[in-house]
Amino acid sequence: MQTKTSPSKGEATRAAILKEALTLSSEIGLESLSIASLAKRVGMSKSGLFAHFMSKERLQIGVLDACALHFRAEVIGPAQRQPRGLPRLQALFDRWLEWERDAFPGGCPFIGAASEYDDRPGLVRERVVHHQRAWVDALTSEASRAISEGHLAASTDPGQLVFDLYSIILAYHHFRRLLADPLADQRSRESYERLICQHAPQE
Amino acid sequence: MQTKTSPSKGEATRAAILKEALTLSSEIGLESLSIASLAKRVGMSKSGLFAHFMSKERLQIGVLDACALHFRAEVIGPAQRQPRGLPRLQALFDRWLEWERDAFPGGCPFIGAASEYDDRPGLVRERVVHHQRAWVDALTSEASRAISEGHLAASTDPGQLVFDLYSIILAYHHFRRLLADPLADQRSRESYERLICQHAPQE
DNA sequence: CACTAGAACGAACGGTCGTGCTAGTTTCGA
DNA sequence: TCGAAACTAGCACGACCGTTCGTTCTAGTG
Repeated sequence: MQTKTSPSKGEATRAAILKEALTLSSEIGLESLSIASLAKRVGMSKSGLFAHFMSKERLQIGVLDACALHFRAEVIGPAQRQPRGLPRLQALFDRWLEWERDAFPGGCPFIGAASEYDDRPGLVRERVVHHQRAWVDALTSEASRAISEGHLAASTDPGQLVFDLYSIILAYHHFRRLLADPLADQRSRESYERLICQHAPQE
Repeated sequence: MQTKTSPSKGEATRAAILKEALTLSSEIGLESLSIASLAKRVGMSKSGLFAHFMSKERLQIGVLDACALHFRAEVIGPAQRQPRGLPRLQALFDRWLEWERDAFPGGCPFIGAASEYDDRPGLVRERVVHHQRAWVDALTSEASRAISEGHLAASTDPGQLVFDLYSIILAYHHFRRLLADPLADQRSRESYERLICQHAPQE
């Protein structure tokens, strides 16, 4: 007998494939991810691996979805334990920065995919956009909550705040991964601190 | 007769190739840039084009150098006409943002290359890093000048300021190109305004 | 025991990649 | 104007790509 909690062998290997694919694509990008090299890493044949996805495009989409799932578990989930408003927003940002630093050897696959697919129409791009929008929306609604709770100034534009938060993460990625700047971490946190201070409610 | 101002035919076609390569690589990335497709766009044969560079790696480096040259002409050069310090720093940022928006159909190739090569060792990566560092250094020295001139508060950390400026550009790229956010432009400018205000010298 | 379905395999397809080699044409200084 | 150098095309190569196909192995069912 097989239940949803004890997945079939097929689902198990599919999960193993995706795990390796996440690592690999974080380093070389979703587009450069080749089925042959991935199969070698997983220790199975090209065709055996291929049968789990039926097309490269669907493999790429599978990677994105797995990444989003992982992101929810590592970033969004833990932050839910904080009270709504600024504390939760702060937890989301902290976890996000940690995620960017530790989750994958090549940095978050979504950031790579974002610039890889910003001019490449297709299902993969649409999936990237979908997940990114969901994340932006989640941040925005939490920022709005922080404002309505009075944790942040009423004059704060939540969309603008999310733009600024996002920009810190992107710069962190850029300075740390490309330029190997050892100060990237503290620079990001300082930017964050000043950003929040700036929107503190006037007493 | 041929002088440096009237380049030989070879240099002319090389320039034409690089121009097309810049456009193409801004859309699909430096790594996906293929010699065959580029040759077709330029209207010459694969091998004829290949002879100008002798390797794909050198073609990619040529593209990066051409891009940097163009950047200097479009961004750095015009800003030199502003007085040193904050006015010039402001001009650099303005031009930079315009560059990011208008210079290429797929956005600045350097931003794409940055995430494409952050985990791909080799000469191309080194060249990307070299140009990026030069640009960061240029911004930093201008920020320092703005501080020593008294245009910005003495407490300002120029490295931190450049980190923050860079983050705005990256977020602009992300929100505009991937998410097609029509507000990206004004969001960027607002972030910039607030950043500078924050570092205004106390009178 | 025979039968079935899922999973993985190896070989091969057509195509594209970057890269050499060779032969022909064009360019340009002497 | 002539000859050398620079330039370009054509062709072929080995490697790798995503994909398809038929086969084999395994586990579970009646």
